[in-house]
Amino acid sequence: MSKKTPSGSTQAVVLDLGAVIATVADDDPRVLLVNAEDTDSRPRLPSGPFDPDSDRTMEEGLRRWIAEQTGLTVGFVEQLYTFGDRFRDPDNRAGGPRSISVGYVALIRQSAAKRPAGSDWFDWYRLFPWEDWRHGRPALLDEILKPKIGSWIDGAEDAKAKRARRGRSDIAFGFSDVGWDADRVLERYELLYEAGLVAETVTDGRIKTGQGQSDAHAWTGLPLHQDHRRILATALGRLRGKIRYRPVIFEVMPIAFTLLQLQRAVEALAGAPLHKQNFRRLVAAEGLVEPTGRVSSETGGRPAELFRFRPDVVRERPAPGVRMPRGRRAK
Amino acid sequence: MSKKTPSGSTQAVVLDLGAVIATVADDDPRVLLVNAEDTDSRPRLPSGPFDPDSDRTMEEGLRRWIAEQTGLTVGFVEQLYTFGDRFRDPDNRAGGPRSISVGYVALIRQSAAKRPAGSDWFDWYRLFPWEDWRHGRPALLDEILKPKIGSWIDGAEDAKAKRARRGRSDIAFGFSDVGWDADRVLERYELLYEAGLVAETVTDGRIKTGQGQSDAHAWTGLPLHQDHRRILATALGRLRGKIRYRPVIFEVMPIAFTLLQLQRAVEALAGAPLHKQNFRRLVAAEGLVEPTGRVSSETGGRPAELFRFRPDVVRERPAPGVRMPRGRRAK
DNA sequence: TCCCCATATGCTCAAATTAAGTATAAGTAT
DNA sequence: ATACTTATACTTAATTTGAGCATATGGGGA
Repeated sequence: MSKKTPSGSTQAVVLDLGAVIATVADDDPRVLLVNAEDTDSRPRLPSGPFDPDSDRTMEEGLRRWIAEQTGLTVGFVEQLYTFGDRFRDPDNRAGGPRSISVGYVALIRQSAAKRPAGSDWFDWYRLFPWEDWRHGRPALLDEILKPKIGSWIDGAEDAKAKRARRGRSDIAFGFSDVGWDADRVLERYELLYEAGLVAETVTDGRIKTGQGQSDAHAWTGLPLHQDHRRILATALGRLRGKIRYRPVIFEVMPIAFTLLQLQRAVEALAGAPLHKQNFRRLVAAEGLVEPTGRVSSETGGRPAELFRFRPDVVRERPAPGVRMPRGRRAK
Repeated sequence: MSKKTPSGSTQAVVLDLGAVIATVADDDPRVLLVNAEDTDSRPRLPSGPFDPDSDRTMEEGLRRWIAEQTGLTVGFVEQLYTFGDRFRDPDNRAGGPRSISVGYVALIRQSAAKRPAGSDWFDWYRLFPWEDWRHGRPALLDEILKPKIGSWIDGAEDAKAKRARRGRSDIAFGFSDVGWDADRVLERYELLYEAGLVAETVTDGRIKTGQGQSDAHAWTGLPLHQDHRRILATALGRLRGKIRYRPVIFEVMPIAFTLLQLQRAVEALAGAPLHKQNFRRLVAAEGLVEPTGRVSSETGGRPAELFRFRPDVVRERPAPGVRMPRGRRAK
């Protein structure tokens, strides 16, 4: 075995820090994207350099360039994943330095989420329409994706490969007896990518040429630059998992909020409807919130009490978060 | 906002792939460490270069060098975290290229886990003695760590800082009403590090000079090279979380095993004892295993039936894994 | 003013899950 | 044979969950 960490000759890698900056606004999940420069290009995730000379840690560097580039001050920040596949940048097919991106998720309150010049807050589900089950199972799934995935399965080399593909899609999309697992966002995106069902596939050369997929993003969502949609899928899956056992949802809430607002925010990220009375019982029982004493009459009906996050909860419960039924109502 | 991904001038970064290669042997969790070269140095995690020219993906590169360096073929591999703090390499204090390490966890079955030359399989809990609750709450916690953490709390600047420290240690170690949360391995290690209670702290210059801490690893575990113990803490926390909802435990099991062996393996990673009858009911109910028909008489008592993993479970349940009480018996 | 509507909030109840026993079976060692 | 070890089946009470019903409290219009 090698004795020293291979400190190697300088490698041909370029490292940057990518950010999925997310919030919830008007009961919908939003993500900050840098607008396409022209009609041929696509929106992209904001990203910035990592400067080893001035940034003590990568997270510090990330916060620095987010502030510089967008003027935003983000709260919660968590490292997501480091993306380094060769073809993540389709232009960089042969030679050239490998582009490595350390991806982060950052959360910000709607009130602090101004719109930086050149960027926009996009509805997350415009990028992943099949992930939004808040109003029931998306029609898109059965009407379009399921048959297309079916063809992909049938297109496999042999019976074994076919079985493997079927297994994968059953798991990812819950087509057989498994229910829908909201957390498997990445698996679903990856399957669609491999099956040539997302617009990116064309660019990336997996599909030769126009198969009449120009309407692709009508059903597979808005295509993004490079592998940025994959990064977003990773982020959404991670967030969905995380709200269940850490109180991260409050990072996107205003300081005072009604329980229904809180529920809508959770539903927005989770992509699933929740039972109102039980939700209320749950956050009360977990001790996640405390009343402020004030009420909000903006709803039309009976005024709702305003609550605030109760930070002490993390000192009382091992894994405080918004418990949710996992893929139960799914079918 | 910048229009192009800052493809920047070549940065002074060196990237390598680090691996936490783990297994369970003799009912204890093990991790592969490269032996110290001399008495002054410390064991280290194996790591290898990332070669953008030959490795299509980082995971591929990882598997390649693991095979080359150790002769091992690992099964399950998952990216953990990318470590890039300035002082992760204490020798690299000023200038010089920043050392960035993309950390992975890899699991391997005991049967495949030969001992590579120059390396050894270490008991994970030699490195984190306070994490092993299989035989009850570790005495070390109350006898040594709690008072020392207490002094650290008292040593805070002002009342506010003191409260913050107390809050953190309550959460991490479950000192107040919160129970022990087995998953918070990293938080605990980080607190001990900041409190100057692990041997690494001395080297890293946070503590001026010998405070009679030469016996440190009697109570804080075997110190490792650079920030490798932090990487291990990250890995252990991640694995503990993961076994609960993905069947990763079977990656370290032999093909056929008894239910008690399986339970011991889970306990080894989880660091907590489990109720035998319930464990058995649970794996049966989840459909995680199926009988092989054979029995094992190696236990001394009644021969146990041999089971094998039932891969179909992932097609049937949304999140198949070994459910466990979370910090319930903790106190 | 009073009724209707909308939302908020409190409460009930059955089903499912969980934690923790007790009892029994089937081997090995002495 | 007897003691001892481990395996496995079954019971029970407590807790958690999913879902619905009932009541409260505001605004707006007849």
